Amino acid sequence: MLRPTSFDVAERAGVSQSTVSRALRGSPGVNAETRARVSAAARELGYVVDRHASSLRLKSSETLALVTICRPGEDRSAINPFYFALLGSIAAATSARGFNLLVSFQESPANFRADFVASGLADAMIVIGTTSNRAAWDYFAEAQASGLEFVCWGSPGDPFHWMRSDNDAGGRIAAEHLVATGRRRPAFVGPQRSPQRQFDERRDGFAAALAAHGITPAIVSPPAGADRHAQGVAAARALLDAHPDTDAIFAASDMLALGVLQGLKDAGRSVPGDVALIGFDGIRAGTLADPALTTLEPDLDAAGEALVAMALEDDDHRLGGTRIPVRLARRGTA
Amino acid sequence: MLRPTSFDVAERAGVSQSTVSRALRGSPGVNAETRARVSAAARELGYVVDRHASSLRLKSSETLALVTICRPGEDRSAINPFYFALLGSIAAATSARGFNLLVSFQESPANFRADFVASGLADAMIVIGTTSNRAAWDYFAEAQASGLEFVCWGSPGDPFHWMRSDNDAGGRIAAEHLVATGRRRPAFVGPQRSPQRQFDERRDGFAAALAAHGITPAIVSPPAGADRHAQGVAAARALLDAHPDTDAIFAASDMLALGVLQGLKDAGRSVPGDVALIGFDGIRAGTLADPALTTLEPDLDAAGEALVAMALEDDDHRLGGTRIPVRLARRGTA
DNA sequence: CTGAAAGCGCTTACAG
DNA sequence: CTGAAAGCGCTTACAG
Repeated sequence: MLRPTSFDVAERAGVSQSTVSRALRGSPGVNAETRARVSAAARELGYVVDRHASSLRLKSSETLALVTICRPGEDRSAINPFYFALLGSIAAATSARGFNLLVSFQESPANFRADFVASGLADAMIVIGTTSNRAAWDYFAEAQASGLEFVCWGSPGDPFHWMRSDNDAGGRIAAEHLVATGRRRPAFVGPQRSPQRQFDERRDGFAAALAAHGITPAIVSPPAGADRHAQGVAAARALLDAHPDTDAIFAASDMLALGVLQGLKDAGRSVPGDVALIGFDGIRAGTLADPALTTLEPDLDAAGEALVAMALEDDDHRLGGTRIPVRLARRGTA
Repeated sequence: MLRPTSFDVAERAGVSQSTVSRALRGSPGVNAETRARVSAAARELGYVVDRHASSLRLKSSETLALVTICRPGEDRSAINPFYFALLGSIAAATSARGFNLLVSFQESPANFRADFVASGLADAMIVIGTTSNRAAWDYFAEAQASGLEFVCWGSPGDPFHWMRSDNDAGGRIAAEHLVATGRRRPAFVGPQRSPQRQFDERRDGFAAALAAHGITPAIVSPPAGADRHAQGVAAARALLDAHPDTDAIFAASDMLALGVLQGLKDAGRSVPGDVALIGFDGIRAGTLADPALTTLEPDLDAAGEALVAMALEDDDHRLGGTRIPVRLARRGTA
């Protein structure tokens, strides 16, 4: 027998197929002795409920779909590690609910897909990943306009239901920490007016807190570059050219910050001696840098949990706009 | 109408439901004009084939399950980035076949699961992740013994169908490079007789190539530690105590190597000036280290493709034991 | 507490 | 080339 069915279990246990189904689902009103006999028969046969039949009947697949948008042409191993970490925390929150997780990396029209819920494969969908892939987000905007629901991380655009870090608070914390440690000529490095509004939020929180101290930060938008790290290297150079006396940098993300760190070293500046540096995201690679990167770390467990809760249990998206708390992970660079 | 079915499409197109199914599946022998009418009706209704009904009927789900074993109690963001990168390449190979990917991170008996194929959810299963979680691998060994098939990365134990890097060649390449660049007192840092035989293979290739030059490397097994990085820091210390004149280190993995790099710096050794260092895996964080880590880099695309091919298309596992080629990524440390 | 039966939405052999 | 019908393996309302 290739794959036993509930009829096979029924025969072995000497009951009807409907009783097998009830017993195995834990339905109330099944005699304890009967239930035990059915369980034993199922175990002996190596029977596992067919999820397709079950899902078809129940009209629910207990599965969450997670789409990660990649940069076009990007090597999969070059995906920003923040998204891998977020994927991990989403997986944990999904598994805690007994749900399965369907994962899809998408980068070009050839593999854009938003029909996981429409096909019944998943009960809800989450979209994360780079906002730099305009074609992908246009595709998902259109999908949403045509009635396909999903929830996303960050703020890739206006029509979406999103959730993101408390970026404003993060910017303020960075500012206060730098001022408290004696820095007076701080700069912000990050994309300006990016569709990913997170970056502007971080800058604005930073600038607002500095303003209370009578300080105006230099603002540097990273030049175009292959990835955030390369952009950071170039941004450090540009910043030091324009403001050689900079004594502190708040970078809009860790990958950017790690590039800035490299650029500072290349320029002969010591960190944190000459220049203090703070990133944002809390990626693992930051702890391996030399010195280890001081950063604003969102509570990733909370992020995964909140995203999954919003996707799966929050039909009217009341959780929309929830701010995930961030904390200063003080390490070597500031 | 909540979710349209093929009957709704049939009504709109003025054909029978069976014709809708044939037209949409691209079955031969459907009138071109009919097919076009059906497609139009489906589009207008936003109809998408129900995958559960389809899979139930076809007895195939076009889905691959990927299990990643984690260290017990490990934060998801602390998972060795090599496995995230491998996950990415497996996702690419899966998606290239038009298959879905079901992802499951497992760490403790509470969430061990190997029944993805048995429940019909997936057509095949791949297992990757740390070999340090003995309970998990015992669980999967038992699953395999009871008839659940899967394919894994590395060599977590004997009963498994596996695929791994050409570790022996990698060890030899490391040795030849170090000798060619003038190093004469090399050491190997890595777990000895680990269930993950990869490590011993790397060491043996390394030692064999050195032997041809009349050199015997020092061998250091990293002390127990929270993770590979911490183990690397401690191993560097232990190695320098026992062999202060060491001028080159080949570490069994990049995370270990990054710890060793930290340990060397802590001890005041310059890299690569005093000590050259080579890792294994090609993780992204290595490129961010200072100096950037020289490493043996497996061809990840080939690894993902071969694993997926073996899981999905190689029923008798003739691909078992395939060696994924590695190349020396020469960066700053050697 | 248990069984017979309907039905979830498809695919395809069979008939025409 | 197209339609009517069986059947994939479940879950549960209905009857007893």
